[in-house]
Amino acid sequence: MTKKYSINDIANELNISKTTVSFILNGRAKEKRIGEELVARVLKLVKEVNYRPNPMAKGLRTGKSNTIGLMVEDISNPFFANIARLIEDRAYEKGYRLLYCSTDNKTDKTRELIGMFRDKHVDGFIMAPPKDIEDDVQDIIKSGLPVVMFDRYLPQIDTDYVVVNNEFSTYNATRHLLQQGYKRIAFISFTSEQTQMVDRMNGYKLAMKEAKQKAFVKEVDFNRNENLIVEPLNAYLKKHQALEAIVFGTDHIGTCGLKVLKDLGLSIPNDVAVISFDDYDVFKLHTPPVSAIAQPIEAIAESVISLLLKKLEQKNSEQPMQKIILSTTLNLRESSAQLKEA
Amino acid sequence: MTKKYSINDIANELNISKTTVSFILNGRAKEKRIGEELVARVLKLVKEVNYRPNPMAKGLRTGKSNTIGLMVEDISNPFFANIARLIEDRAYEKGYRLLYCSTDNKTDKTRELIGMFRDKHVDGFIMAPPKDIEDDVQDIIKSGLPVVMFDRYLPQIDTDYVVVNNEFSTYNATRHLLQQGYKRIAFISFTSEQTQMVDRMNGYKLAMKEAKQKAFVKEVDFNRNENLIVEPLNAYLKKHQALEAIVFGTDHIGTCGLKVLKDLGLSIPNDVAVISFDDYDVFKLHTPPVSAIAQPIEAIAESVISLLLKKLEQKNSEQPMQKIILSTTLNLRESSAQLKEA
DNA sequence: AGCCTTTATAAAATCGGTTTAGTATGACTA
DNA sequence: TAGTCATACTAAACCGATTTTATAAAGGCT
Repeated sequence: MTKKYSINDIANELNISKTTVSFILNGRAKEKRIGEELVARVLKLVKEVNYRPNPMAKGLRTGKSNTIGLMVEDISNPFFANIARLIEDRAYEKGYRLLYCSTDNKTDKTRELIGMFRDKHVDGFIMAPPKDIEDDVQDIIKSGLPVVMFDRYLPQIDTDYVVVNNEFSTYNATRHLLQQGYKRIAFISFTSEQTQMVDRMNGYKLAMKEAKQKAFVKEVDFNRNENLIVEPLNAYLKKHQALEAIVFGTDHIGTCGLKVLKDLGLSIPNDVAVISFDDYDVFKLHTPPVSAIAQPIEAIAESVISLLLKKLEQKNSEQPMQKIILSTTLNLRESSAQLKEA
Repeated sequence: MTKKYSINDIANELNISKTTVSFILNGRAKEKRIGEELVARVLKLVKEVNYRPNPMAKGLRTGKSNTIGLMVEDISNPFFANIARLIEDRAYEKGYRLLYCSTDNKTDKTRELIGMFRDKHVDGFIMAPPKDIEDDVQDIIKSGLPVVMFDRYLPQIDTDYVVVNNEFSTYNATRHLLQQGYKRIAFISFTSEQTQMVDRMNGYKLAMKEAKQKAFVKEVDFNRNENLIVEPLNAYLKKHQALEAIVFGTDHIGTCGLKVLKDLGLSIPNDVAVISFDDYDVFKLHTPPVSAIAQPIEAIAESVISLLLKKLEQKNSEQPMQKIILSTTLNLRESSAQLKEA
């Protein structure tokens, strides 16, 4: 472990100017008409001593950090964790590092985090934005930094985003339940004004309206403490014993819901049928297996990072914003099987 | 959104030197005997224009980045995602950002990532190290950067780490199964030479040896493609139909195992009892609920970040390395209920 | 009065790069 | 033969902070 080489060390060792070294290392040798022989000598030494430019010095001069800020709602949520992982892989390939953080969907926290990321001079943002953050995002965009949103978007902001067809997804799931013979169907979700949540609720309502059925909507406030989710759910389900089916708005509330159903001794789908948004192991392995609306996680991550990289790589050329809407898959399992006539 | 202020702007606006501003902002006003009135004026302007020092310039000069490198095996794994989240919260509180990455347990990839982190001048490392990375870690430590490991450690390296009592945990779980009347108990895990995995296997073997029972060990190579885990498991279980119980070495192999058992139509615990390492929703919600060895995730994260922050904050004073071993909890559920005599 | 301190602040060097503006040399042109 | 141009580099400025070194002014002492 010899001490670190700087560009000056390289230049001195070869008795040339650091300017030349810099040009060579930045692929501007041709443009600057630097002799091939010299280029070779520099490259050789650089490799030999494993010289790596100091990113801070570079960043200070160029204003670029080769870092992407990834703001998710909660990195411990499997949906976000999986997306983060896929984005990470692609970003690393392209030489970008990820600075990440969990916003908890809190506007103030997000605002502060945006400030920190800007301080750190991230080159671009990927975010699942909380509400009321429009102005801050607008500022970022105005200052020339690309922003790609996912999972949800801000209708008042014109930017790139990648979401799924939430409304159709719950519409479709609800219709499926209706076709299976269920009538008293509830939609249970977290309280939220965000696009993805509003859309999911609307899809449900649309299907119920079409079928001329009364809508049963229950919204629960999100909380890190699971008990504060389970309890109101429990109370609600006890009070509405006549419910025949439930559509859950997210994997998390779905998981909590399953716990409650288990506690209440309700059998699925005989007592109550279930479909949840998001699909993962808990639902597949559940007895009976739970029908779920699967988001195309790989495609979402791929689209998000592609959009951002495109913006980063051709910063000058005015590229139009893109809004990408991907389709979900309704994975039907036993939990939404045909209603047995009483 | 006015343009960014630099320390020079502040200095010029007040007609003072930027040196003075720097001293004031770094709390060295007293030491440098700077007048209280001037301090107040500087602070006022700083607050007014919301001046924030450029971390790159600061980092370039000081060599510190206020960034912690977090290297986990796979951020999409719930165990690591949860720990990452808890660490993140505490690090942010203290003004540190997190640069993170997934190593996939690959030595080469990890080596490269360490290089990237060092380039970025992270102030410290938190890692779940893969095998054969001893030399690289030793280099980090020699260069004066603190390293805290968790989940596993490298016996040849003297550093801080936080792990759980793996050996006792599986020993205890296996003994429980033995006490419940099971005899032909298998230990199924991922192929690994890492301490945590070796210890888990040893705990199982110890219990079986004590009970004078033959050990059944099956190791599967890890793969991101789940099918490549499920298939060999399936084959193994078909071949060893006489098994009465299984201890799974990790949540992931446990989850895959449950899928296989389901596919094979084996009922739990009648056909085969199950206990898995790690505890999370899949196991709690499973029918029947699956017994699991729960790791104290909060305590692990808390210990890890505390150790690191302590090292970061008192870098000069030689602090001894600390090895922290936390206890797991064996959550007994139906899946390991008393063996019914045939 | 002259010299030494102390006080309060500022100038300049530095970190390690990138970028702008030159410069020395030889070939070619008028 | 002097001027222009291309070639192959380099010196110096710059990014925005921290840190070392310097200095003007005031006070104390003999």
